[in-house]
Amino acid sequence: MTKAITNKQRPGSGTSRIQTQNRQRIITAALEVFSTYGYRGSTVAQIADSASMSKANLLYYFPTKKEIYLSVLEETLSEWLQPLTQINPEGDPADEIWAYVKAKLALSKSNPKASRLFANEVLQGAPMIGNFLRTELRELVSAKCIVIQQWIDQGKLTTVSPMHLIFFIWAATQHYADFSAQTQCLTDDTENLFDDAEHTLKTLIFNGLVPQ
Amino acid sequence: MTKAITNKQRPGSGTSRIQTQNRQRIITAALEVFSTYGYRGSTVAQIADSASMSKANLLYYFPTKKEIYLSVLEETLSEWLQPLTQINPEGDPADEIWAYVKAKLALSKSNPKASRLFANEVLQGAPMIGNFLRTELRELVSAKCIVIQQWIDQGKLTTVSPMHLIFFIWAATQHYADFSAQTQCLTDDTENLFDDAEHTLKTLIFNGLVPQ
Amino acid sequence: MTKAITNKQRPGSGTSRIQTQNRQRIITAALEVFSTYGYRGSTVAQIADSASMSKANLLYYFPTKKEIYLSVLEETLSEWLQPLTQINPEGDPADEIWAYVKAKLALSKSNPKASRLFANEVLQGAPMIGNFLRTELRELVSAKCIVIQQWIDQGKLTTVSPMHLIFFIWAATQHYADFSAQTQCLTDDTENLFDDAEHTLKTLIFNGLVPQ
Amino acid sequence: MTKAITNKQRPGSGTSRIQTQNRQRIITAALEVFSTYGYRGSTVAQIADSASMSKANLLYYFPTKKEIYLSVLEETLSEWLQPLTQINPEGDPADEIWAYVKAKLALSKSNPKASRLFANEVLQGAPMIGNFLRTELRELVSAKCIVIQQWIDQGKLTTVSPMHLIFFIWAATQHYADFSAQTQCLTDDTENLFDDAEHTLKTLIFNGLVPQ
DNA sequence: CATGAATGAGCGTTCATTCAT
DNA sequence: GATGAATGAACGCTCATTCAT
Repeated sequence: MTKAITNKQRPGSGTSRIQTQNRQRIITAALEVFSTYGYRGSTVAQIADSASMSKANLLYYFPTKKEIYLSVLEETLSEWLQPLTQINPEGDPADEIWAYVKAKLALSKSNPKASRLFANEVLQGAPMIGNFLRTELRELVSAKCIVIQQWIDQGKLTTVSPMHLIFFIWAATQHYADFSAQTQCLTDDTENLFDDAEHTLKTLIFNGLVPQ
Repeated sequence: MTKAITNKQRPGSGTSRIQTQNRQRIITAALEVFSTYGYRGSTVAQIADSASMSKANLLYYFPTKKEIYLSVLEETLSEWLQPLTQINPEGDPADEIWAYVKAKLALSKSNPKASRLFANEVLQGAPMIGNFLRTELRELVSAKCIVIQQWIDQGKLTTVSPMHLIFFIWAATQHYADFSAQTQCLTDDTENLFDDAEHTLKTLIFNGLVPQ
Repeated sequence: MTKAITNKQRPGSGTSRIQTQNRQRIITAALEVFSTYGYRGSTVAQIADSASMSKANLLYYFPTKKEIYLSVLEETLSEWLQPLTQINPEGDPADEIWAYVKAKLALSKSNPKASRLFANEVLQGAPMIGNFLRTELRELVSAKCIVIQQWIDQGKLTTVSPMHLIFFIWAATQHYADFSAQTQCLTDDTENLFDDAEHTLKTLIFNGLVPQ
Repeated sequence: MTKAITNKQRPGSGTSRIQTQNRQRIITAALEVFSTYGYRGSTVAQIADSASMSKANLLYYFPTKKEIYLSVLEETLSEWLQPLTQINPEGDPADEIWAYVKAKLALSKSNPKASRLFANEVLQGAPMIGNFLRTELRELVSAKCIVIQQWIDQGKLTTVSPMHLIFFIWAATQHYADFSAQTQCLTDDTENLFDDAEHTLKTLIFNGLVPQ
């Protein structure tokens, strides 16, 4: 009310060693928690606990729960999208796509929490990254769809919808991160889970299911 | 079926018409809410509002939030798994599998909330249906894996891991329900979304991506 | 975020007996607390305690601290301004003004908390009622200033600024409510405080301080 | 003087120039903040910001919020009461009293924050300066009341209660500082506000309202 | 059956104060 | 002297649940 009351007491813009450390500690803990419970289902206390830090101290670094969430999303997004940017229009189509699938699978294995973080966000309607999806991601994906379409036009790939091909790859690879609770319950050989998945994916995508 | 979840007797005698009606109204509202926000992110008040009912009355029918959640899960699970049970060992393998894919895609289109409900639950570690996954679902899936393996052994299908084939189909079809917030942002032709998806899926699964 | 989450569970618009009672109980307690500590210095817990009610129940009747505050202000304002509206242009000027002074003094005695509530609000910059002051109060006061000016023009009152005369009366009468902590410390005869004040005020206003 | 408030020794030896400077900086900032929001409504962070100083450093000079508050009160009180001490028993009664009124009005104009500081404190029951009011201020006021009473006894002033005359002067003059938020809203000619007030006050106090 | 009223526990956030450097 | 970092206690408010009618 009335004029704004200026009383924020936050870390300065200079980034000291301890500050960078703690911010990273928080981001890591927050990824852990948010990826499991989603934004609304997570509590600041959980994150603070997970970071072995008091709530008050955590909020000294990030003023609100929302800011933590956005920071985690931002931190994770670039890593998560990196493989897509790597698709090389000059490369061999099959090689490029297969490299993409493998990279996404590897990411699902190495950083499943990042996948779950986005899964939760998108599942709940993408309230925070909706705008990003509509602008930056859309541009990136569109560009790659054009590349794929050119490959198809050159007869190097079977005629499919490039967009749905991408959806398809996302779904198939991220599934192992997002729904690992389920795959773990249904699979015996969890040791070789990702290898088996990779092998099966290769067959399906490149050979199809029915012997020719 | 799927009794592993609530372990409750269906109310036998003493279940009036209005009771059944109201329980259904609650289940519907709860599916709406839980599928969007997940268990912890949803509130009883939201569900009560969505069911045009007072919180107190809602809790007369289901004593706790957890009970509502479990009931929705149970109610929805059987519908969601039904297509899988329909795979006919006596049928033509390609036809059977394609019928399954189509049925799952149709369900994703007609009842995306059910898909999101499970997605949320599993994404968050399947805290409630973990036991169900480990027992009933596992049995069902194992049985179908055996069928598929037989088809492979008979040379009617390319050699793939049946389990991963199923994961693959789940991922590819449910993706359009679970992540519709994203697909909507990236697609122009949302009208024909599911038709395009179906067509692309068919090509990929049965022809593969590279022209032979 | 995203679409508004509707989950308010508030008393209906129908005003039951218990509801009216409790609202009144809260308003009374809130006047007590706000008049002493001001808006920012008061806590919901204090008000709840003062109303012998749990915080949660209090917030069942008034959704926010601000709403309570505004309700108390509104409830109190009309009573507080009532004497001013009573000044009768047709009456005898001295009688009318003296009646006003007496009424304000009586109100200071009977309801000092109301006076302190406004005093705190205005002292802190009138963040909530600033708009009211600039519009409704200004109109009311302007109208009365015109009346007083006419009396002056008719030679029935000494030439003074009507506006400042009103400020003067407000100050002198409300002082006994607003600063009673001080007057109590400095006065022995607190019994006859208001009578003495009235007598002195009458002399000062109508006779002046220096014997003629 | 006014030692009843903090009961602290002025730092003797060991008080560097920078210390004194910073203490003053803090006092100034604290007056700014406390006078607007009152004790409980003000925060240490606000004061630190206003003093362009870190909270920790501020609390190096004054160990607690309460100490700051008491120091501001003490610092300000003497200035605020100074005019009253100036009333000269040997002078002409009307002149002396009018000089007092003018001095108080001038102070209201030049240092309204001091007035608001006390207003907030007294309004909230004088929790900190209650003792001072009951002892030192009471003595000072009593002495002046005796003087005024003598003037009355000598027939130099109309018979009024000296104490209430003083209250009256306090109220009328401090009103323009304490409730400036209101006077600003109701007055057009804010330029000449204090001149108009002074003129009206002079008329009222010395001539009375009704033409003789 | 149905609901308005009530609450303890917990939520995200702020605050006065302390500590280490 | 000065400050960034840290925290327990409390704040305004929400939530799942209970109670009385």
